[in-house]
Amino acid sequence: MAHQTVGHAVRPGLPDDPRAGVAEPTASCPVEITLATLRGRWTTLVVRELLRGERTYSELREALPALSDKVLSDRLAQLTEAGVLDRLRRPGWPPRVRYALTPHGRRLGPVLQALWDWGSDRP
Amino acid sequence: MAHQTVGHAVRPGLPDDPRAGVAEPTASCPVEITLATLRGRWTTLVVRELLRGERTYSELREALPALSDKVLSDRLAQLTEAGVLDRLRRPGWPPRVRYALTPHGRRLGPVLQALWDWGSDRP
DNA sequence: CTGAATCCCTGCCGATACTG
DNA sequence: CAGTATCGGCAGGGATTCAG
Repeated sequence: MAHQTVGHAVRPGLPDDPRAGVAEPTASCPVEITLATLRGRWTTLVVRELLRGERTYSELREALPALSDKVLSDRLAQLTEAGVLDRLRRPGWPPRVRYALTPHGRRLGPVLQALWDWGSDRP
Repeated sequence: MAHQTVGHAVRPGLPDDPRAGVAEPTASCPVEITLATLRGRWTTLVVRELLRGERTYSELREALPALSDKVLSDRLAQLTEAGVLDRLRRPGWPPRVRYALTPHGRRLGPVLQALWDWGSDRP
C-alpha cells in the first residue's frame, strides 16, 4: 500500500497496514484483542500490581481493598485465559496460589505506559 | 519512591510512579483517562479513520458502513469532548462538517500502535 | 485461603423514526 | 447532509452467600 501524502509524517504500521483496513470491530483485530484483554474495571490495576512482582490472591485483595472477590476472580480468570498471567498452585495447607505475569503479560508494560503517557498529556 | 529489586529490569514510569499507587480505578488516573477516551465499540476505528486524514460525516459512514448514525454521533461527540478531534462546520448549503484530529488526538497514533503491536504478538 | 454461584441493577449499544 | 429522540435487549459489575 502506498503512503498517502498528508501534511504530517505518515505513521507507520497502523493506518497503513493492510490488515488495518477492517470496517468493523472484529475480534481478530489486534487492537480489539488488546482492548478485550484490558477490558473491564480493575483489570489494569491488577496487571499493574503484578508488574511489580508476583502476588497471592490475598496480597491482591490487600493491595486493592475495594475490589470484590467476584470481580477479582473474574479478572484473574480473564487474564489467565488471555495468556497474561500464570496461576501457580502451591501444594499443602493452607492453599496458596501465586499469580505471576507470563512473558507475554510482561509485555503489557509498554502498553500501559503508552496509555499512561497519553492520559498525562494535557489536551 | 525507591526502585524495587525484582528479577527483570524495572520498568520506568508506571509501576514506580508515585501517582501509580492508586488502589481504585479513579477517573483521574491517566490510564483510565485514555481508556475512557477509547471506550466503546467503534471508537478506535473512527480514530484510525481520522488518522488517515480529515473526513466528513458522510465519508465516515461510507468507511464504516455497519456503524449506525446514533453511535457515530455518540462517538464523534465523545471524542470531541475528549479534545481528540475538532468539528469544523462549513457555512452554507448543503451543510458540510469536517472532522479532524487535534494535535492531542494525533498523539493517539502511538497508543493505537502499542495496542496493535501487543495484539499482534503471539502469546 | 481461594475462589464459584447467584441475584439484581445499571449503562451501553443497536434499531427505528424523525428534524434543522 | 448531518444529525437527535426514544426504546428495548443484553452484558458488566457489585454484594452476598456458599464451596473445595
